[in-house]
Amino acid sequence: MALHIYNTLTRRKEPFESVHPDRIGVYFCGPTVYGDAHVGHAKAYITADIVNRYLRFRFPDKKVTYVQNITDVGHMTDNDDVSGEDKLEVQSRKERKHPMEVAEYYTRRYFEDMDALNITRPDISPRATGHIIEQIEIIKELLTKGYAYEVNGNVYFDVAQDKDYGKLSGRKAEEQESSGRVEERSDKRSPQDFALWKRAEKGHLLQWPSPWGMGFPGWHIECSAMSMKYLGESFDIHGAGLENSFPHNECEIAQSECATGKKPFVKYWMHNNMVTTGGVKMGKSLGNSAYLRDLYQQYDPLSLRFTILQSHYRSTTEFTEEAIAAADAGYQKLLSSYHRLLQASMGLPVTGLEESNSLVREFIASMDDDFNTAKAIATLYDLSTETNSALTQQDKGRYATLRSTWNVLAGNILGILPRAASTQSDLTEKMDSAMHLLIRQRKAARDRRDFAASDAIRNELDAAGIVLEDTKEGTTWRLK
RNA sequence: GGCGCCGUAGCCAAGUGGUAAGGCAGAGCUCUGCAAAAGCUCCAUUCCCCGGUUCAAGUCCGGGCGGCGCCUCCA
Repeated sequence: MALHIYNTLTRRKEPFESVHPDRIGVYFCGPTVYGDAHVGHAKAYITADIVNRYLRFRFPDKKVTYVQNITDVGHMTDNDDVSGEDKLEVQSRKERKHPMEVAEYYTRRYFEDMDALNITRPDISPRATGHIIEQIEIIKELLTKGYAYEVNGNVYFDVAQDKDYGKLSGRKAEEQESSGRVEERSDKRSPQDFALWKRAEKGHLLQWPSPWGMGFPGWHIECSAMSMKYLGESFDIHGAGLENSFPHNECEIAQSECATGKKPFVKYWMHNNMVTTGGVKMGKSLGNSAYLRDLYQQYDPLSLRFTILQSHYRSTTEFTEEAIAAADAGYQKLLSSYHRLLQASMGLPVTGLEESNSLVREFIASMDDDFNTAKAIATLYDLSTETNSALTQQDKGRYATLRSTWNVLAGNILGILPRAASTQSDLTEKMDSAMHLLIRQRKAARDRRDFAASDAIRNELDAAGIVLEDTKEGTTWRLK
């Protein structure tokens, strides 16, 4: 069995073979930093995180480089032509800050929000504004090769020159309806052409000198410039939200392949589906989207991560209170099993992953099948059952292996184990001995049948967030 | 209008043509001073509907019905 990835380009699952023998390049379209991250960002970047974590696990000998851009030059609120406003500039006016200040502010908050979800940071987080030169170079190349034309300080990609245009989305330019809006005073030769460089109107805060005058880059060109700069002209995986496949990713392919003459620009295209509520897409423009920061007030971020992983990345995720609560209940059950094991196995040596174990094999087979996290999580419940029964039978010989299974599958690959708990810190050990003092006090009370006293200890600890549980082998404690 | 996706139990959800994973909720039992946890058992003769292909279809094909996404910024 080999890792298979569903490739949007071919609309099939294909076995993964890296472009280069010793390295893998992964790029996901990053956020435009003019507002806080919402649930949709969570699904997209958890998907990216799973891809990266799993590739690193599956191909330990290959260097995986993960690049995710930060879009800090605004795109238009309207269409990409004369009308419309730069989103970052709109926000900067609202907040009375320079656009770069706005970008910086939301970039930091973005990383905080992603950190909470236990998303490993990209190896490189290139800023669009830091790569204006690279973008201009590609545009110059496209002009030289006749794939682009300049009109009044604007440069457009000439879609008619690229026979491959449409290969990702299956769209043919002639069949597109002109979106209902009137193309007012367009300089374009054809409505399908898209902007590579735009002339800046006076007062536009973000603008740079170029061979075509003062201006700023078009929407799509940044991703081509930054991905190829760090991953090469032909790399392995490019991901994005489904809604970006057209026009954004389609245009990326066109401009990249025409500029370099190398095909394919990207070998595997991955697109994650949306988060819905009541069956309808959650989106910024629809006003039904939830900011992660607000959600964190109510839910454990890792529990949200778990909720998202319980559906496949190419399926929609139904995000309602009921769905989150149900997922959370199951998640807490897994965690409790893991925590009990951690306590019982304190001090035992770390062992490797037992790769022959049928459960481990099943987990890997699920992940190999286009990152089927929902199916993989099902095997975690088997692991939980196995762990619980080892614990009840005091089968200590199994503890170390079980613990490393949890750490690798649930921890390293799925990233759903709390960080603090995955290492046996000094603090935990000290707390453990303090807890045993209280547990002994309570046992003494119970032995003399003073239940008022014993219940008081349990209740007060419970109020402090510590749960005591009486089992056959004695009383155990865990954090709520 | 064009491109594409989906419809599986009360809810979330996986499903490679071979006889419906998993979780939540619900019911019962064991253990227990009580509680919690854990364990065991039960919980879709059926996968929106109708045809077809096949020894065999939730899975393939055709036609309906219903929902959704993209074609404007959006993860």
